[in-house]
Amino acid sequence: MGEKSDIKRKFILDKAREVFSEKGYKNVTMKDIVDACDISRGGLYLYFSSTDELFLSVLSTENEEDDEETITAALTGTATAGDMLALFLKEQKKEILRKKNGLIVASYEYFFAKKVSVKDNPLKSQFDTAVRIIERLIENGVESGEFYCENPLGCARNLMYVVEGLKVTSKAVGISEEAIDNELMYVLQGLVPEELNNINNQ
Amino acid sequence: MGEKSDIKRKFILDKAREVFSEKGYKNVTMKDIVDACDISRGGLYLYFSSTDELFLSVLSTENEEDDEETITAALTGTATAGDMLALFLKEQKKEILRKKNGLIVASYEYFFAKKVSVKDNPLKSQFDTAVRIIERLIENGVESGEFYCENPLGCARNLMYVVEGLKVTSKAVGISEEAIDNELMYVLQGLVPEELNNINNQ
Amino acid sequence: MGEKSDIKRKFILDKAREVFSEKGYKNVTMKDIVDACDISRGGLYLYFSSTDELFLSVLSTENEEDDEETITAALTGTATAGDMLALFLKEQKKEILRKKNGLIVASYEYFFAKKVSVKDNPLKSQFDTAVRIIERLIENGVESGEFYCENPLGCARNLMYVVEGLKVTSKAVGISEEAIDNELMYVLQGLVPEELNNINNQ
Amino acid sequence: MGEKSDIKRKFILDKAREVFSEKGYKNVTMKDIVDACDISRGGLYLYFSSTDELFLSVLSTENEEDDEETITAALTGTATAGDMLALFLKEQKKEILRKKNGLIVASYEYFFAKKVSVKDNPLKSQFDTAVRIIERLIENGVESGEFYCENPLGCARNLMYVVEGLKVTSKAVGISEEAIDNELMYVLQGLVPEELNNINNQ
DNA sequence: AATGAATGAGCCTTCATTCAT
DNA sequence: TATGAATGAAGGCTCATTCAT
Repeated sequence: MGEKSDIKRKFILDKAREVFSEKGYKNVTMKDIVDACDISRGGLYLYFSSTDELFLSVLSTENEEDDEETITAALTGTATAGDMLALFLKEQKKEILRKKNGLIVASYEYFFAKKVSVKDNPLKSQFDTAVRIIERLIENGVESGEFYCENPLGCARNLMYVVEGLKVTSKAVGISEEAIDNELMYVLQGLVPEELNNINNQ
Repeated sequence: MGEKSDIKRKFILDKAREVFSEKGYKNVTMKDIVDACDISRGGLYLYFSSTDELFLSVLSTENEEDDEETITAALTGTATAGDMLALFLKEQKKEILRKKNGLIVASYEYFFAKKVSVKDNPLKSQFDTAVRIIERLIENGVESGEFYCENPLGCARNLMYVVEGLKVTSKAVGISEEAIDNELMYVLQGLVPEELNNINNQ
Repeated sequence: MGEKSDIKRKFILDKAREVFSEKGYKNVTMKDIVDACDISRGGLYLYFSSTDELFLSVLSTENEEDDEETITAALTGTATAGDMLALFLKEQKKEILRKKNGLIVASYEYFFAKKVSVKDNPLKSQFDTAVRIIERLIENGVESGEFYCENPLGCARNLMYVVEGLKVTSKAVGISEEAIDNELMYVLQGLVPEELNNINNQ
Repeated sequence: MGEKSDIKRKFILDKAREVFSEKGYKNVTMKDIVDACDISRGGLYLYFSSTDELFLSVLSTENEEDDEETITAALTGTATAGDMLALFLKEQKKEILRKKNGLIVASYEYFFAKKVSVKDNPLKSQFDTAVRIIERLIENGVESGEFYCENPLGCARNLMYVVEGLKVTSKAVGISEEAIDNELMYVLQGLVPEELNNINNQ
């Protein structure tokens, strides 16, 4: 497979991500992908031999682009820790509210079913990465006097579990934008009691 | 359906709950249920007209027994708010660690896929019920001086989102008992900074 | 599966035998069987889970009925060895000429492809049984003065290899009735030079 | 097609023969051929327009080389009829025992399924050719006093049916070298009772 | 009430053949 | 000539649900 195939491969991955975003993991069939890509049944198998392989490929291309990029970019700026945390939470909120689920639902469905070794589990590494970033953010904020926090790691973890809880809850039962704001603000207030962060404006 | 049918209905629900607990939702076939119950395929349909209905029925009988029972029992006792909250968290921890997934995985699998109106979503009502209980608990604790909390509802919600986050994370990527303890303690400490609750002993 | 299922099982086996007879082994699909039986795809799988299993089942029911029965019946009669051998060859001729192949073609196709241990190979055991019967027949004929043969076993084997050769050749390239007669007579003449057996009348 | 194409055509036929020899007919896919030839899928179709044509071409080139070559060479030599017949049988034995099936299995698989007109059937012409050669051989032998045979054509046919029977039996159920020797010797003894031909040494 | 055989829609997968380059 | 990506028909298999008994 040469250059041309690479383009098509990417094309399929893109379409597949859309499909997985819309329908989760278990409900996606090869036919769904095939229809979305408008290619033949057999054609798809030239690139991916199962939904499994396809999904994992989607997941791994996903990582390279999204979170890290945005966030790390922000971290290297000159913004204050508070601004950055607010930015991070705004991103999370955006993902939580996104109509097309992103891959949250599909990922959970997938990793509920397959038992993947912890170190190969992208959900896990994404989570851990996020925790580390937030931890550093909080530490910076504490140093600069913006935040008050005795246990930055614990606090970062707590924040991420809340975000995770919000994500899955919102996907499974729906959640209003207001409720998300309330929740995220609650968490922020724990860090900076005297200041009400505004994360309303999407 | 007479009395006898009711017994059988309950029997099926019990067996089905076991199956869903073990295998999630999508991986369960009617054969699994039928085998577990040792009844005929057709027989099952006399009591439940579809997989969906069966699963939803399992979910709603769930409520009646587990949480409410335990917790409400505790609430009517003479225990302190702190004790009760600790008890609640202990129960949650037990469920998080439970080898058989409980219905968490199956529930999320189900509600990820089906778009159920919010008010009919048992996950939602379970969540809300739990929030209300905890809110009351915290209010009680604040009144009695055990807790310090300016926003009991927010705090209760926060706690529940953390618990939800822990639940799904643990099912999807695995989580150590220690990590759960750390997290739950962190939350408790937010309420009662001077007192370290012991929720270690299962 | 009770009594009723047994009937259906037999019914399927019968239809399947017809199909295998007509189309050989490799060209038979589950759909062919399903169509021949006028049952549903899934229905067939209740009884047989692959063409393989189905074919072997057909083969084993086959044995119980056909050759042995006819031949052994003849052997217990009062006919002379010559008559009996002629009868046997007439049967073989009938099978060679049969429009619907019987299972010869399917069997060879099957056992060409699958390497079955010699002792489990029904082709082998059928062949050996036939050799034994003919050997005895020849011995009887020699005793009674009808035949002349120094090596009955070798002669029996020779006869069977010729028959086998005729069978497959006829199925693969077609063969005229006359050619079969010529060939079988040639073999007989080796045993009874002075007498021309008549195996023409089908 | 120029000279170069002819070379490539032969090359493909050679490789294809190997593949068909190893795997029979039905189990061979275009990919197998294409891989063996290390050419492109499309490239193959420049030379052969279908699997069928390819296979039939393999079969017909077969003839040109193998048997005829060896045998005709022998026939033009100064060897005795007995030597030549022994040589022929030795060749047959070699083919029967060959690990790679030769094209026997593939041929039968093919002609069992496709109904080819008798005169276009290469199996048929191969068979007939062999019969004619052997017939002449026997006649020569009879003339020279080596053989005794009243019906050379019948005898030749008989021999070929035995050989055919041995071939298919050996491919379908396996057969020992000893058994082949026994059988072939039995046939020879019919021609030359007083002389034991040695066809043991491969 | 209860059974379990039967249905058929739907998913997965392979492969001979074509065709744009 | 040569390539190999693409097609789509065809076969395999499973499972929720129905229905005659």
